[in-house]
Amino acid sequence: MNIGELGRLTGVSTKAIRYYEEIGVLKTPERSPNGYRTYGPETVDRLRFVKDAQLTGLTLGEITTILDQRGRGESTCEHVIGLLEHHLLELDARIETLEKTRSKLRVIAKRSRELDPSDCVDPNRCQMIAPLTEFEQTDQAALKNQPREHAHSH
Amino acid sequence: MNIGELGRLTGVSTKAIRYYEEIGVLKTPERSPNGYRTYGPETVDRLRFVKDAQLTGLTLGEITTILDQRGRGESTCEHVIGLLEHHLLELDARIETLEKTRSKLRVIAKRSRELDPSDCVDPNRCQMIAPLTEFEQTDQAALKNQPREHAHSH
DNA sequence: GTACAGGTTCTAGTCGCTGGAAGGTCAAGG
DNA sequence: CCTTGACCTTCCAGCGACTAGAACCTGTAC
Repeated sequence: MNIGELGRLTGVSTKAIRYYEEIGVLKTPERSPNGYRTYGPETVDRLRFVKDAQLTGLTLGEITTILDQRGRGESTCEHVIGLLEHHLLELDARIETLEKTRSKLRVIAKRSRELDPSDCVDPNRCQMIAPLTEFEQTDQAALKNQPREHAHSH
Repeated sequence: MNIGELGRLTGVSTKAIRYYEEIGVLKTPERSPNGYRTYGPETVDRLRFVKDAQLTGLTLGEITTILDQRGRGESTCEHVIGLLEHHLLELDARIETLEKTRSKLRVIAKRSRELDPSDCVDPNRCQMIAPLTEFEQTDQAALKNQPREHAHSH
């Protein structure tokens, strides 16, 4: 199977597949005489697993550690349970801060529709966007400690 | 005022300040004879505004467009209202998908504690991480269209 | 031949920074 | 005068998970 078919079967772009190879998520595949990558059907499983694991919040680095351990025939169960629980905690924290941000943003958006544009004069700020004094102090440390979310947007 | 003091007053690192200058969020400052950047007090306002705007979910690019328009004396109100409402919609969508992910992850984590490690044999996957057949089909398009979240962690 | 769909490699960009190297500047203290 | 230390300068690399594009090769159909 060539890279294109593998991509079609798994829903992963060929660019991404080559990238996974580069960072060690996928092993370097055989090449046919013309230099094309050729994959066996087990790679479909592996790639699908990578996708599943990503959807549960694991990073490609973590996924690689799991796959490497399994490849060496070691048990990964404790390791994986640890990762999952860690991600659950992170997810909880993240949702909470996002919800806080949302309620602040709602107040700001509402207030902004009531402001008079002619009051907006400072060239270094916009009156709509200002800290909410009616809200408790923004916990910046919490807001800033959010784990990264990457954009796979098209 | 030098860059260090500006950073202390605003809580923004000197690295970040230089980066903001590079990408046009801050204008190129005056330099004292020794080459140090020197800032007037209005820059404190501007930087604080940048922070506030970031906390409402605006990107540095969007913040720059606001500041540029204001600098040209134009009204930014409609523009900003549009940005804010757009971010509110995004935030809603994001929280929703994160909550879905969380419930799935919870089920997976729970299930993983009941599995027998000796059943885990495939070198290309880990039995704990698998699509949840008991859940509705994962909406990958929705999950993949999440905007980026960056980590400024400590 | 020539179009077209595959494949290959490489570089660069995304976002919002952080870290580090390698050095210049300035004031205080020995 | 020299050193220490805090500050400042520049530039380069890296994070994560890719995507976009250039420039080129391969294979099949017409």
